[in-house]
Amino acid sequence: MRRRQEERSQATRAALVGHARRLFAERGYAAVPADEVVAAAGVTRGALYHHYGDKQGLFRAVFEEIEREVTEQVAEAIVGEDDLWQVMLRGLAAFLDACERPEVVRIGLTDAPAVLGWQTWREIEAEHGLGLIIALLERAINEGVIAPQPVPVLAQIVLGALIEAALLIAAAEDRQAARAAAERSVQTLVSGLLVDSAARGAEAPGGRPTQ
Amino acid sequence: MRRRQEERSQATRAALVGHARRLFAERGYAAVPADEVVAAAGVTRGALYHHYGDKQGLFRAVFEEIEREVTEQVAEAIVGEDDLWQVMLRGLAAFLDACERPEVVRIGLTDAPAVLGWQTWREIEAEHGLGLIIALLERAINEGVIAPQPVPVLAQIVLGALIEAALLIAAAEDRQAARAAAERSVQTLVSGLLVDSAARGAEAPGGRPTQ
DNA sequence: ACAGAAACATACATGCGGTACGTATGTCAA
DNA sequence: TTGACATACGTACCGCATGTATGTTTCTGT
Repeated sequence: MRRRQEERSQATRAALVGHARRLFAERGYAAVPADEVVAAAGVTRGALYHHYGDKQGLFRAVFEEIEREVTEQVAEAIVGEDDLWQVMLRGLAAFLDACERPEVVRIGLTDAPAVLGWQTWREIEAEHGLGLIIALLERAINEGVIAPQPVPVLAQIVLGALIEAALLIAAAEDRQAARAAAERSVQTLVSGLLVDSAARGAEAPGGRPTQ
Repeated sequence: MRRRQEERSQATRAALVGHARRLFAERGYAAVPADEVVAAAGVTRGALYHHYGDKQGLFRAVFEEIEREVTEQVAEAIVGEDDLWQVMLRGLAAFLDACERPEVVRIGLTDAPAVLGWQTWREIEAEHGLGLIIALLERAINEGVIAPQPVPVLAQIVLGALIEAALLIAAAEDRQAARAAAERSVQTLVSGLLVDSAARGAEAPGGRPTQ
């Protein structure tokens, strides 16, 4: 029974990931020396390279943690809702809520694709946020709400729109206004996918922009 | 009249940007030492830091050159076309064509936001591709083709979708198939913005997906 | 022709990432 | 319990890359 050593490792990893997350979010991956992370975590470089192989490995762990959190936040927001359009509205809002945290924007949206490479980023994303969107779209097609089409492709493109919306909001001077406008724009865009957008608009009063 | 010196500088800058462009495209900004760029360009670090201040400055120059090329390519493809929906279709196709070149994908779409920071990236983008999209959408609103709404926000989100589509194509095994599917998805998404999508679909036979 | 500036080249300082190696502690089997 | 081994680090060092400071040469205006 190896219990104490396991806990020790976990504690070290948690400290490394936690402080790395904060520092990467504040100044970006490239601008934070590994020395600073390990110093903040109260360990040395040895611990980092033992657990994560290299600096990029640590970043990946941080990214995956953030991905899990965001996806869970979105999943919680849509659970129990039957109406697909409402699910989409709530999911969108929850995602933009999650992206209010600067760490999510800087680490998850800005740095991750460049640091890990787009391919790797996409693979990880497919198991979290992208996977959620794919599931949603497939369900929508099955219910006949949107027209049949290659789901993974559409999902990726929609994710791109979502990410850009979140980045736009994060960089805006007036976050409130930007959030309202961006959320509305995404709603407009996605509502165009519905086979009978007008009907949906009636079902969800105020939910779908009609102006 | 300073003519010879001007030409000399221009030649040096062209060599630096040219080789940097190739190397950055092949292995990414972070993985290419400045030494390698200046060696390929047949100069020394002195020339680089004289003209561009730092390595990031050189990258910025490369990025702006690529942006100009892509935007010009798209602009050429849509000039002379009156029908707005056709303009969008052609612009989309031209953009995806431009993104077939790996340098555009790696430098312009993957590295640039992380290297320059999203804010700076966005400012540069606003004077090129994003600016083009904004102009298009404003014209569309003026003509009553799409509903009035905050254009810069919508443009940015659409750009995000376009970029993700291009990245998806670039990373796909079967580029042909991915290109067809992605282009179609973006068409579907954007066509949802039109106030009377059905009418547009009739005007442009085969152009707008109706399945 | 000469003063100054621009366009580089060279040398150096600094800092960061990765690796090799040492060490202490935990783990399991006999 | 004890010896063999694995795990989890700490330490020291190397190579490399960036940026800067300082020369040196080539132009350019007067």
